[in-house]
Amino acid sequence: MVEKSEVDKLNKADADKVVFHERYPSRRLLDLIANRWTPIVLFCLASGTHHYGQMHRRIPGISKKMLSQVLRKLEADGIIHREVYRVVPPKTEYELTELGRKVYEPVRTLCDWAVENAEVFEQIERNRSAASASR
Amino acid sequence: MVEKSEVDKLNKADADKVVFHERYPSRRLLDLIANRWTPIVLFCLASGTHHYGQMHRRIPGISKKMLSQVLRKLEADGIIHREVYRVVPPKTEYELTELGRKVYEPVRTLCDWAVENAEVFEQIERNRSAASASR
DNA sequence: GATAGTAGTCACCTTTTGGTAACCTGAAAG
DNA sequence: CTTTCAGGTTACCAAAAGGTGACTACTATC
Repeated sequence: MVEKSEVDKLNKADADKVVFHERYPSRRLLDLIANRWTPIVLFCLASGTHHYGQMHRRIPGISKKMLSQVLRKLEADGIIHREVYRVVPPKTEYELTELGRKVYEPVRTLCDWAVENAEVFEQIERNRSAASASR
Repeated sequence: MVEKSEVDKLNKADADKVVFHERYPSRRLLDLIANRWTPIVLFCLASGTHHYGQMHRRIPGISKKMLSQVLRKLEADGIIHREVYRVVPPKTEYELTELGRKVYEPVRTLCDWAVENAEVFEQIERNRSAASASR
């Protein structure tokens, strides 16, 4: 039996609030991490400090623009720290702050669940094909 | 001390794969649930079978179009079951399938984490204001 | 004959997100 | 004098996501 979650303990109206409303925690977390590159960047930095170019090479398919954009946003949120060394050629280091390591927790949990339950996605893919075939 | 996660146990190259690559579990999970309405719809149905109109009233701000769209997609994925009663006025019931209840797990986990760590978002908000003020 | 109720669809529009390619800095190496 | 390096920025574009309002069908009730 699965243990009762915090959210399930709430009454219906309160549960709706924390999940449905823009300003409540669940939506905020999703607004934060639910996009193409943020979880990947967090994951990358969770394994240690990186330079810009290192990340750009490690993350396949990311454009320089998106990498900058995501890094700047995370910096403004206080999730990563950016250290610029004024040398030539320039050097910049990025690392997770303490807050960043905190935010990384649910990302890692999500990844773990996905890896452990990979068969779920196989099933979904089969269902999807079956549905589109019978349309 | 936080226990070591499945993902962290992998070597760097394998870890990169499961997170960075389109076809690997973590990205698939995000592609599935990381959008404006899917987690909310799952959460709503997790509390029991609903009619279309019930959901439309319970979820503030959702348009009929988006509700239909999300429901149809989840149905095609085999995450929810749609039962139409050909009566007048029409009646349609939606409920999570077993696969759906499985997929709801990480959503609930995410919500739980967010509720338990609400102060993280307060901190982020403060950082963000401070950053935009000093620009 | 008008109105209400449920469960939608359709055409159209706006916003958000993401991608491409060119350009910049400044010193050093060929 | 041109190229190289790191670490970006900028202008421009395309696609996806999401929202709006009108409209449908069918029956029952006012």
